[in-house]
Amino acid sequence: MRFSLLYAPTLKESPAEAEVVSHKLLLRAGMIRKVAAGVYTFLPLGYRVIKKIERIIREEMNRVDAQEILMPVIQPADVWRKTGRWTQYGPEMMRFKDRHEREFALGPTHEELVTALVMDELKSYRQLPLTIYQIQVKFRDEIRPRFGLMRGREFIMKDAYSFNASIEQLQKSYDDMYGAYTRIFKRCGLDFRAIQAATGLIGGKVSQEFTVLAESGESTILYCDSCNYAANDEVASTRLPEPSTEAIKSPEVISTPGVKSITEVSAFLNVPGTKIVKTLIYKYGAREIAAVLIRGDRDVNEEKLASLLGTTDFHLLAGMEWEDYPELIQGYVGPVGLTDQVRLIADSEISVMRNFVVGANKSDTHIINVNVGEDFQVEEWADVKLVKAGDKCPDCEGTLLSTRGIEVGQIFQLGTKYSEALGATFITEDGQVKPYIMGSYGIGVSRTAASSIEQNHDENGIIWPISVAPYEVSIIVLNYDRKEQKEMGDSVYEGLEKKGVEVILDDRIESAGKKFADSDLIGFPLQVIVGARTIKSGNIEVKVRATGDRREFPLDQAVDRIADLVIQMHESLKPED
RNA sequence: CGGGAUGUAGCGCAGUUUGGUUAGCGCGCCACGUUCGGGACGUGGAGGCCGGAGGUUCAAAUCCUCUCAUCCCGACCA
Repeated sequence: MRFSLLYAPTLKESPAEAEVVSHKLLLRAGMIRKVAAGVYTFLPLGYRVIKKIERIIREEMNRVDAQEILMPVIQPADVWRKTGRWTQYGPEMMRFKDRHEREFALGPTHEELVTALVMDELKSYRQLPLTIYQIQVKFRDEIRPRFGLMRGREFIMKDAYSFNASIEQLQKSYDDMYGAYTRIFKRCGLDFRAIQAATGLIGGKVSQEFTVLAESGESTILYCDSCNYAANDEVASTRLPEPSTEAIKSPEVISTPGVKSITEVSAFLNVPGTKIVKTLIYKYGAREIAAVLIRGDRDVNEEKLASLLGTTDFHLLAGMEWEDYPELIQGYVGPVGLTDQVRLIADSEISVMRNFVVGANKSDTHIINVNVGEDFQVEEWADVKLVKAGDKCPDCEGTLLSTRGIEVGQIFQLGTKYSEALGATFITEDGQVKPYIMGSYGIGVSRTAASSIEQNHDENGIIWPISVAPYEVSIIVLNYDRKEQKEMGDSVYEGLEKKGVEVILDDRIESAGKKFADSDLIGFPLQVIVGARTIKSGNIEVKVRATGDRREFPLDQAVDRIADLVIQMHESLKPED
């Protein structure tokens, strides 16, 4: 491709709307343009990157015998009603009616549709397992799209679904996907980790996220400093401290006028937060109330609480709502003598504490030296705490550290949630009728492109790994209007094209600086420079974008050497088998 | 949806507080000339319903009302 013909409007300054580096650089490098909030057009260079990523995904999916299909963007309400998600999904699902007043949605995901698709044909265990996938546009009407491609409303996603006859078979499909994902992200040149993840609305039990490590990421990841434990903070757990060996003391009621918050209690009674138990009142479902006990210095992890309560419809009791529960005294609620109208949930960590402070369910009063089993009973223990850096690793003696990450893929063992809801069954070897056991596996394709930039850039622009770069080589002819340079540039260009190298020939009549700057900005992995100096020396200069290394090749070998370099760079991204 | 902010040329911005000729600047764009290995220089040009609608006024980018859009922080999420 000749740069003079390429539609790649580069920008010297980044548009004010862009905040994160990937968004800025995608705009500046002429790869995307915004159409509406969270909705973008991919320009030729940007779309080539997307296609590169898609191709890697296809190759790895096909490698584990997943089969590609293409489902529609729009989906009828019907199939969503059967699984209950038509009401569950909320306003994030963009809904509309056709001219006959039939209800549809833009597909935010395709579990329902794909299950409905196969249930008519997959009738026997002999036909299982089956894994199918598609690369399709998804639409989620995000409350707040942001960060360019990182959180768009319309985005490109690869989604795969496995249909299995047994847990063992599901595990195999899941493991295959795990392997494929590992290869995919390795091939894309990303620094990533597979971590334990929350399952959220999709359902299911076992799930892992593939997360690209980057400071601009939206998830917080906790990982162990000595073993390979790594988890999203939504699900991260921690090893409980050793049980306290203090002798049990008798509880004592203490007047604490105006002292409500943990900070105040801690200062007033001169005890650390770790010796206080706070009682948080949550309202959930229609009108049910839960009291959550947690160590004073901790925060509740609302993801964990959601799966415990079985709903995301809950919130801390707030403002006027307190008036509906006169027996609960705001700021002084505690487990001792708590009304049994309230569901009491205790974080597991409370079980190792002794002689702690709690609210007394009476204004301006706390109780000290309280103990579980002595002064109140707990029937429901759970892990509802937000784990943070410095906590102990749940798997070993190590300590957890935290970092930020961008979730680019997630794999789930769904189980039978969708197959049961839709009545999607098969006949087992011994004649029983059973719902498929399913897995679901997603990759955010456009987000993967953005996260690659988050991880690979410098002050001059993007540094694409060669596997996803829009072109592998750019040839910068400094003075294309001079015959010798034009001829030399053309011949290298043609030579490389003949060898199958993806190459851009910068034949524009522009200043040298502009051409270098554009090439750096767009992030072509290799720059071949043809100028007066080249003509004089008979050597062609090649710059490696990532490292800035410059090499010189004699003119007659240039094409071969450059092509070799390209191959070499690809090799370095190959996963080991 | 709550909080904050912004809409002026393709991009980045000034002008709005205190209403007053033809609405400016930088980059980019076009023409010519000079330059020619890291976003060159000179000269000349083109390009604006000042987000939209309504109002106040002799007069509105500037004041008022409504509206639309975009961005940031939060609740939601690949």
